[in-house]
Amino acid sequence: MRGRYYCDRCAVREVSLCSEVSEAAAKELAPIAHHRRIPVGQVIQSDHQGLGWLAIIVSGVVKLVKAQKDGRLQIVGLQYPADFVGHPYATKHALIAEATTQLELCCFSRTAFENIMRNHPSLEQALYRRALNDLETAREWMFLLGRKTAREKVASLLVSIATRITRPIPGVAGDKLTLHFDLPLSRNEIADSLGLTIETVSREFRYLKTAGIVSTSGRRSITVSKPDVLQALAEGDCT
Amino acid sequence: MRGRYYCDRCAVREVSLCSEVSEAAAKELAPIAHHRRIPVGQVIQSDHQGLGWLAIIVSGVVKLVKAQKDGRLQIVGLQYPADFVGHPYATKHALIAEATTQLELCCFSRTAFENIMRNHPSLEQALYRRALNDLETAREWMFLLGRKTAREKVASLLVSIATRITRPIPGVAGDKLTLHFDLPLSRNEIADSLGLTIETVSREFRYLKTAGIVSTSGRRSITVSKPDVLQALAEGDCT
DNA sequence: CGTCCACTTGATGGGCATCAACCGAAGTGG
DNA sequence: CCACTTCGGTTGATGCCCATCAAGTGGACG
Repeated sequence: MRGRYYCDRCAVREVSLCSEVSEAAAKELAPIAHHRRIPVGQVIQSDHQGLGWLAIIVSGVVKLVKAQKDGRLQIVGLQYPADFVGHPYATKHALIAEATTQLELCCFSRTAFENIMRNHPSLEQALYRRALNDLETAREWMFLLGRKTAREKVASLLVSIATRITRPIPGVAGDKLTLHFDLPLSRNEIADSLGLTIETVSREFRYLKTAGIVSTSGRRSITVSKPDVLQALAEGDCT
Repeated sequence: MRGRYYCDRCAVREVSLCSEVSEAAAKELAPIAHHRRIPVGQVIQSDHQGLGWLAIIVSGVVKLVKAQKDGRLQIVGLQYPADFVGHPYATKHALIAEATTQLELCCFSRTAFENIMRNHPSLEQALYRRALNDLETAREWMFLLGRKTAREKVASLLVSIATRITRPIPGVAGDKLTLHFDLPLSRNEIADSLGLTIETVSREFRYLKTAGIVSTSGRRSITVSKPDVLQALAEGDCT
């Protein structure tokens, strides 16, 4: 489950935090990094759990969930490979972080990490920029939740996921023509991301399929055959 | 409209950024601060406008609006006195920032401010913490937009505003018993904050009034006579 | 082959949007 | 000084989108 992390084999080295900090900071981070594998569905941070460490996602997807006592849920963030999980300085988590897929994490002890931060402003700055990005993403999502229809919501989520994790279909020229990827979320998680019910999500998937915009196979695999139309739907061009 | 800013008369000195940075940093910030008055409704940042400076709000309220070409709006943030407006390092604004009330700002030239940041990690850290707070607030709001009913939304907004700008009613003992304040938002702005229409907002106000939870006078002035009930409504205790 | 579970599909209803009329306060101009 | 306009807000009537409730489907797995 745990072990030393070998940066030279790191899959996200060029896009993660590590590529944004000074060489000196990176050299200090490397020896305190630990590799960790997490199974689907495991909660990695909640309330007062998981406060002892911070992590960079190497592979997999993490959902950040806000819950109310009465059982209502809202997913308020999705973190993808190269994203950072956990906040330095935080003394408690207001959110639940849970693995929606199998995960590989590059973990740091919080105290060791914060010590390095103190000596390396470039690390703090990189985290600050990431926080601003997360804020921008959150506000984009607020617009979606407050002002978009169910159809636009589902289309938007698919576009958003696709831009983060799509791999071009082998043998097909041009990345824009057809996209294929595995959904990192269940229908329930999609509903909780969009402020909808699973039934509505299901119906919108049906619409997208009958309209020939996407096709699915199995529960997770999805192919977007008309990315431009999907994009237009996401922005409300009601054609 | 503009002039030197005198920190020793500053109304938010003890709660703003300035109180969170090193003394050395504060001493460098003071001479570059400029005072500025902004009338209601003025846009202070949008797209490529207002990129030249950053500000601390001394008095008044700023709304951050996300807009789509088709005219749909969503308010994605409210900034109150002592809050910071603008992001260092940003090269463009994804949002429109607009004065919902008359404003007093303490403004800094972006370049001068960023220079000071480079030499004072405490300043960068203070901004980072504020960004994390904003992120937390945004995610709280995402739950509201995605999962709360109109009634809960309106109650939540009133609670949120009250906790930021309420002044205890003179002559009444205990702050919890009755709260009084002026709404910094029009009905339209309230609707745009909550992902509702003005009509629905108006109806929910009516409900709150007939239930004896709040009373209003004029368009902006509001008195919360049962803060505990309002709080319960905000969290969905459907009594 | 039976059970389970995630998902789908259908029927119905409610919450909120939409459309429309009205109201009152604050100008505006003759 | 008073009709007229304007504008933000309220109130009412109607309808639609999406939630809710309920039943069905199909793949995975023992």
